[in-house]
Amino acid sequence: MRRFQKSTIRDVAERAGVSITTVSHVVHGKASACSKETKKRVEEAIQQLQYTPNSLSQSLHQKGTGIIGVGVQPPTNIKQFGSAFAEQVWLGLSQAADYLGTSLLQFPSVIRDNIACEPFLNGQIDGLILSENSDNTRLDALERAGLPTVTITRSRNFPTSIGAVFANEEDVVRLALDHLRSLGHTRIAHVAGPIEQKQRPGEVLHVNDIALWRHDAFATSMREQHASPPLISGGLSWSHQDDASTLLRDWLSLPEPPTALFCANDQIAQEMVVAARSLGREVPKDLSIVGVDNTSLPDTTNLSLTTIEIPSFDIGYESLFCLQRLRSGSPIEQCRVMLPVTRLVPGESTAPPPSHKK
Amino acid sequence: MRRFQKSTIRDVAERAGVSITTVSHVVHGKASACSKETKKRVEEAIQQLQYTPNSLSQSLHQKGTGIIGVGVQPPTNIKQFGSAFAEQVWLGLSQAADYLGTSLLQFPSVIRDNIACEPFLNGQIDGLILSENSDNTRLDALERAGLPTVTITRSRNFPTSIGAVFANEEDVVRLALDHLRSLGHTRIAHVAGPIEQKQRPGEVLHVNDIALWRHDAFATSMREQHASPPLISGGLSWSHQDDASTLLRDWLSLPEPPTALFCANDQIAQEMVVAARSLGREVPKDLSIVGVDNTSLPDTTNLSLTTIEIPSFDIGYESLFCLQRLRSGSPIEQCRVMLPVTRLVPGESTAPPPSHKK
DNA sequence: CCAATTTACCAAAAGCTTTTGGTAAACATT
DNA sequence: AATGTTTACCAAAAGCTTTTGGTAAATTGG
Repeated sequence: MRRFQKSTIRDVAERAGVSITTVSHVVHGKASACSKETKKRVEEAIQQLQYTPNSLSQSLHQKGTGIIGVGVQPPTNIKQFGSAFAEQVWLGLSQAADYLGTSLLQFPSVIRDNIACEPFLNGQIDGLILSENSDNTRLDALERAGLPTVTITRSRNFPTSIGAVFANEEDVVRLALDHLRSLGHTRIAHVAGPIEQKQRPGEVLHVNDIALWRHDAFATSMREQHASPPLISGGLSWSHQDDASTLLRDWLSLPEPPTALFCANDQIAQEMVVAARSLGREVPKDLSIVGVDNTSLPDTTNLSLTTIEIPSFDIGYESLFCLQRLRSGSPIEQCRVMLPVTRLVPGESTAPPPSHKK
Repeated sequence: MRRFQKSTIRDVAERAGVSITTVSHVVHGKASACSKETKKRVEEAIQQLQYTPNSLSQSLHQKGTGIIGVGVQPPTNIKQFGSAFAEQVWLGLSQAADYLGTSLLQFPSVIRDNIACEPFLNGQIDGLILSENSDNTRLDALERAGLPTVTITRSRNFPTSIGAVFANEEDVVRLALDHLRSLGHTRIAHVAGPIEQKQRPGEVLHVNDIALWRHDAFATSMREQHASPPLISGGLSWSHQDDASTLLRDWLSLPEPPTALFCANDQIAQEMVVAARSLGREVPKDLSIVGVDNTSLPDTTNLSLTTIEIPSFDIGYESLFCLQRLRSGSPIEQCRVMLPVTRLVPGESTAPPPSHKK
């Protein structure tokens, strides 16, 4: 198949018998310096040659491509089932992009994972939206590179000129604990995400800001309630099967075992359900379990989870506006958006504690 | 905020005291003509200035950006609930892109809808994947523009040098009819999508190739079975509430009314469920209904639909490989992929016909 | 020691556009 | 008629890179 040779502005100029400048003027409607006569000739030539300006050249000249890079981890490793979080974020982003008339560029993971080290991006994009799993080293590099960046890291710490959109994790904890307490639970444990720098061989484990924030909020809340035992919490890796039942066995053999678990995400929650069953406990009769995310995970437990819904769509949607503000030079505080979390999705995994007499 | 001035290859050259050419050589590892001494100096300068080549310029020169444009209609108008089809396609695309190391560019609808008329795209993208709702005029224009294009129009007719990935609609019809017949149905009606050029004021209605194909396959199958009444079929708009009950009332008042409906998509199917109920019929007791798409639509009917699952993930996945072949000049037949449809998702909307005695 | 080759590097063109700073002619003003 | 102002257009620079076709010096071979 013969590769079609695009016609350039020069071809048009030649055909119309005018200069390149004039063609450019006609194309961009700078009619000021152009007779009707000439204009018509140029337009005809454009028509005949099917000329359209090369946008690469245009962007090169006028700085800015109208494209925003998106480094949100797409759900690539599971076939039919992606992360509902990423999907909702993407939906929000799409909608905002549609509204603002920007294009969205999604990188393959090869590039995404090196995004700071070697920004191919250079010039290609006007800004970047990056998801949670980008560590601060990377963000620092991006800041130095001068690329306006907004993270949706759902976290609190980031370099000074980087924007951020995240959920209020105190809301999350409050919703979960209020729900459990209103059912009558007092001994509530928290299964956290990776909050310690513990590392198994061959596995890199980041301390996760959100995990830490949730953990802290949980600890504070439990202290305020003078709950006894004050708090239990295990720094479980963000998801790792075999830990679950070991941890749970230890907890359940305590003199005053917890009657409810607040888990850092739905996946951990599901694992705990499995673990509880393997230890002969019934959920929710013997043990109530709350997750976070409202990820519609493939259901391995046959039990709908009580969970806290993170406003992932809104995070995606807001982040683009946030980036817009950042690019237009708004003060950085206006580029940090904390979204309230308001929705607890009731499920079948929570009930009053076993000892609770009505 | 001071806009950071990117350093250029010229800056590096100056700093290292060499020519631009040499810097370019070092950057691209053409070590042939370069002493270790110089190389080190250049590398230091690059390091100090945080230089990275401007990819716009690079692409301008070497033709090809490694970016594929995606004109799949994203689910923009419904907040939390997009079209599951588009989402799955997007997932498939993402995964293929990841595998191939290409980036994906998603346009806002302003651009997407004019994509052929005025291809901004010129140079910006190496190829295009376009979803169903692009008419042939547009495809013709793209073909003329020489942009390698693959449609996932799920259809049969397209310009000669355009690739396509689509589902086998005969499979779809066969699955649906086999299911209904095995339940005992013989009088089956088909509620088609827009197969006639009928148009209400203010509404543009395209004749839809898929709708037509399904319709034809249905007609053929019914004729083969010598079904009486031979076939009934209404050219309903691809989704329009008020038509549904009018149509159904007409059909049910026939001397031999249909006992099952095969609907062109899940949305139509849902409307038919509503219509049936409003006419005092129970689904599936009095009337069985089959949809197509396995769209997880917001459930307005409180009834899980029996439906045919279109392999939307695979359509997305395959389309990128298809485009790859198209770009590398493979014969066009190899850029036309028809995917088999194998999965009927059982639901609560089908049952044996009322007259059927066991 | 001279010629031939290799090495190390560079200037300039090519790639396509937009913008700046013009010129030459036509027209208006006094 | 001389000066000023538009009008209609253009050449060249700028934007950043890669590649081509060199040159000058260093090295090798006879």
